[in-house]
Amino acid sequence: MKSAKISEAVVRRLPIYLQALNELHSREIGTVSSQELGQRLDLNPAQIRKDLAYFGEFGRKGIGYDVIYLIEKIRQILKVNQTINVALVGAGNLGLALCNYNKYSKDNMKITAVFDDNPQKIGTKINNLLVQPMDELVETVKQGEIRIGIITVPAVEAQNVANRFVEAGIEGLLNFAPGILRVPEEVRVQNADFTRELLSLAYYLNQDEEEDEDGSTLD
Amino acid sequence: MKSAKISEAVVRRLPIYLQALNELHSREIGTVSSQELGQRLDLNPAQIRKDLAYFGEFGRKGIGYDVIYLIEKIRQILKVNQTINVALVGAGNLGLALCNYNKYSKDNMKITAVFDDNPQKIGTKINNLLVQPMDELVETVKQGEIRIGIITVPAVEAQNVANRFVEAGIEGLLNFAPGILRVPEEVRVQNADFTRELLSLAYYLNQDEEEDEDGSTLD
DNA sequence: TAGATTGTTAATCGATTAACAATC
DNA sequence: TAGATTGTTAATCGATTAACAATC
Repeated sequence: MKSAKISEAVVRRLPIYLQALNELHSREIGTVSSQELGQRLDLNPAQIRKDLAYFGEFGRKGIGYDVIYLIEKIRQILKVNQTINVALVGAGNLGLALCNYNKYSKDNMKITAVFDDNPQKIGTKINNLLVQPMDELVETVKQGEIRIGIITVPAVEAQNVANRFVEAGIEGLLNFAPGILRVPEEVRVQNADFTRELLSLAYYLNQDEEEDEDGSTLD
Repeated sequence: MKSAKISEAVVRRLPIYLQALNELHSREIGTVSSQELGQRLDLNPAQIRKDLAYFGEFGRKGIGYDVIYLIEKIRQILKVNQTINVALVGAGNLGLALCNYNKYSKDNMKITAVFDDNPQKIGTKINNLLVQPMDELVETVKQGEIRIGIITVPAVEAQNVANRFVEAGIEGLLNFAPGILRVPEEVRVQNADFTRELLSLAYYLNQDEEEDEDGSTLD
């Protein structure tokens, strides 16, 4: 079992379910139906049930899903029930923000190493983590069982950093720099380039008052 | 024309095309075919042609697309050929990072106002921008013709900030806080919650060496 | 028992890709 | 003219949604 390939769309929804469930849990709600969850997330209940069913039977007919149990199951599926070590390259403002966030995170992904190529930054501390020079990346990643790399350097340096990570045997990369990263296909790259988000957001802005001969534009 | 509803998938790809074209332009490449572009972006050439064809006929048969012309056209489609004013709430590290990025951005989205509720931060300057108190948000957004809001506050405050923006008549929101934002449907919300990205990245990690009775796991 | 809700199959819908006439 | 490549239609593929038997 678990053999069928799970689509990316499904995987992208799992963290959303997890967030919603965590919130329900914090409000001491013990059980939730796919309908309630769907309402809250603007998703079709059938879709939620189907997504979950790819991984097992987690609900009870006539009742719904036990919140705590489902949280645990999704955490297993996403592999965040175990500790996952993460390295960050680029100790700028963005890097700092991520490190800080990390401190409060309730899941088990931990930034355990930070790198930068700026001599001014090397040796300084961010949340008890020493900023290390790039030279030490490969060694540290291997030794520290670091499986995910976060790239928060300027666009021109991103590919170089990615190459180092690949050399170190990284399994996944979260890339905040604009542009395409070229990596071997066994390395998963997730893009978090907010300029893209901002540009597509602009598309949905109301059309500016251009000379619009007749008023009947949209449906 | 331009009446057919464009799918979100298409809109999400336009910024990617734009990035690639900008890079081609910086390398002084004047013409590109859908095939070349597709290779570079790991996309099907037919898809690229079809995406562009929703908006007009931008290419030349037998030749390809003029890079400069296509950049201009996509910028028009995304409405980033005009200046778009943006407000940011949350002058933390993440907010700082975005303001800094803004400085170097080549497209016409400009952060023109920054807000925070921390008295320590109010009145300080970020890149020549005064950090304003939240009280002034509605007024400033209206007066300053600000159309997009960026939210970089902790999760618990995000909805409140969103409400203020809606009150001020914002058209789009880029939300970096985890969780779902409730807004009227005419306001577009784009999520940039990196915790989601990180969680889905974890899904694609190699399965840990769990007791795996028989070796034959994946196909 | 009656009502609720799951897991799952079948139907629908939409997005991607292939194919090709038009044409540079 | 021959080769390349667009714009677009038709075919394919995959994802979402509806429907319902099973069952709590």
